[in-house]
Amino acid sequence: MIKILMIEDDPEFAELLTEYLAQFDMQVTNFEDPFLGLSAGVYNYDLMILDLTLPGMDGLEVCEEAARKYDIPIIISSARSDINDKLASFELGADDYLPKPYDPKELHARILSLLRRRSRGDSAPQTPRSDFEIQGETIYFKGEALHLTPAEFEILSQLVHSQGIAISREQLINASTVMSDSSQKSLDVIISKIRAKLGDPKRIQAVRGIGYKLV
Amino acid sequence: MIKILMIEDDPEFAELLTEYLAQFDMQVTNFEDPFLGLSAGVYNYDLMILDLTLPGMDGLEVCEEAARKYDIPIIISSARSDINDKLASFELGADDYLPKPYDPKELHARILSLLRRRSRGDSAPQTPRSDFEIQGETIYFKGEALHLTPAEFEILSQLVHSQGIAISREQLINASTVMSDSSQKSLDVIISKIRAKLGDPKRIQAVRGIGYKLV
DNA sequence: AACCCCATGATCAAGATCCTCATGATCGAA
DNA sequence: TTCGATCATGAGGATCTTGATCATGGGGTT
Repeated sequence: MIKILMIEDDPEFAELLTEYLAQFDMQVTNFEDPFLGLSAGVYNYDLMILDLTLPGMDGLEVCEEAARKYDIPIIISSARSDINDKLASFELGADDYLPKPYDPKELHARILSLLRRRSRGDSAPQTPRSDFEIQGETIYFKGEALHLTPAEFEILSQLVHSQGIAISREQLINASTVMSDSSQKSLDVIISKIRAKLGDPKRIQAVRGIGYKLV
Repeated sequence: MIKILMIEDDPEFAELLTEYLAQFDMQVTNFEDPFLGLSAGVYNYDLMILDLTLPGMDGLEVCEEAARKYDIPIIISSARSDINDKLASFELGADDYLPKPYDPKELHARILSLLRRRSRGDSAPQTPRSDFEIQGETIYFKGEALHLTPAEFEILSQLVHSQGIAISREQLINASTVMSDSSQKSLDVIISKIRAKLGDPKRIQAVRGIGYKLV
């Protein structure tokens, strides 16, 4: 669940976005009053969506304060598309600027992009218990270290990180620094070797026409 | 000095941006051909500006590969303002999307915003662009001088100068004044020695059938 | 449903490439 | 000359690539 702090004085527009984003497991809390918004515990939110045209306080001041005190990612959502507003916003710490009107889909995409960039490598997203563990250069399976070649390590790493979902052959090979990009055949062999070392061939499943999946 | 890798097939537009950004201490290197751009050592750049309408290759593919393999911040700069292009770009790893035409000032502001965000929240310890430095006859690695033999120096020099790009065994040997042109075998040993002195064998990667690459 | 056919995946073996150690050859300096 | 540093060469082992061969799964036809 991603928690979003929105400061937007148009209730209808706020409601529209709230409902749209809700379907992506994003919970939006809107404040029409910027003062209330800033005193609502910014720490508790993952991201801020900020309108610039606000009653009582300039949105840019809100932006500056939120950026400085809380270092929260900020997306400006404004009817003003003037270049100076944009420049000032970025100057004061905004991460993105979306001139109204815009497609909610684009807002969603930009939110994901921003959070992805920010949380790269953050505490591992709640991994349900796995019998795989990666520590530095070695992978442990059921508590025992596996003796893997470089190529095997790179492939299995990716599978472990995306456990349960299929990864394309292309991606598996491209992300490898050891294997040559051209040969699709080698991957079959590497997979075969890993399966043998795991002792349980069924843990790595082929997904026909796509790639492989670790279960 | 911020180094920017640009892939843009309109030379005039590229030139315009290059000159504009130069005044902010940003050095832009443009490639009209996406293949050349991707093989030009993406490691060496801080950020990528990518046009979507390219000859020979879809810009989205470039985006995907660059994001996945190099994790470099990417700003899409495209004449296409279709929402689907935007969504696909963000999906594939882009960090921002700027529809042409736009004010270079806005591009500059967005670049700063992106780099600022990346240099803080991103867990990736902001790695200096290169931890190698060549001064006269000695090479420094992570600030410390390496004690290299003449042959080792010549080989490592070439690799440092083309960091991120593979260099053929042939070229490595031919450019050496110390090693005899006949023996391909010595190179293996020299490389082995350098790796040992670096302390991190993975910095010099063998590119099968080609040569070696420093990362 | 039963059947065939073809694309895809699995496995094996051979060849090529690469890594490292050990040893011999070469060159310059003390 | 003698010694030390460096480069060359070879061997052995590990790893990646490739082709051959067999197994599997899905689609289309009857």
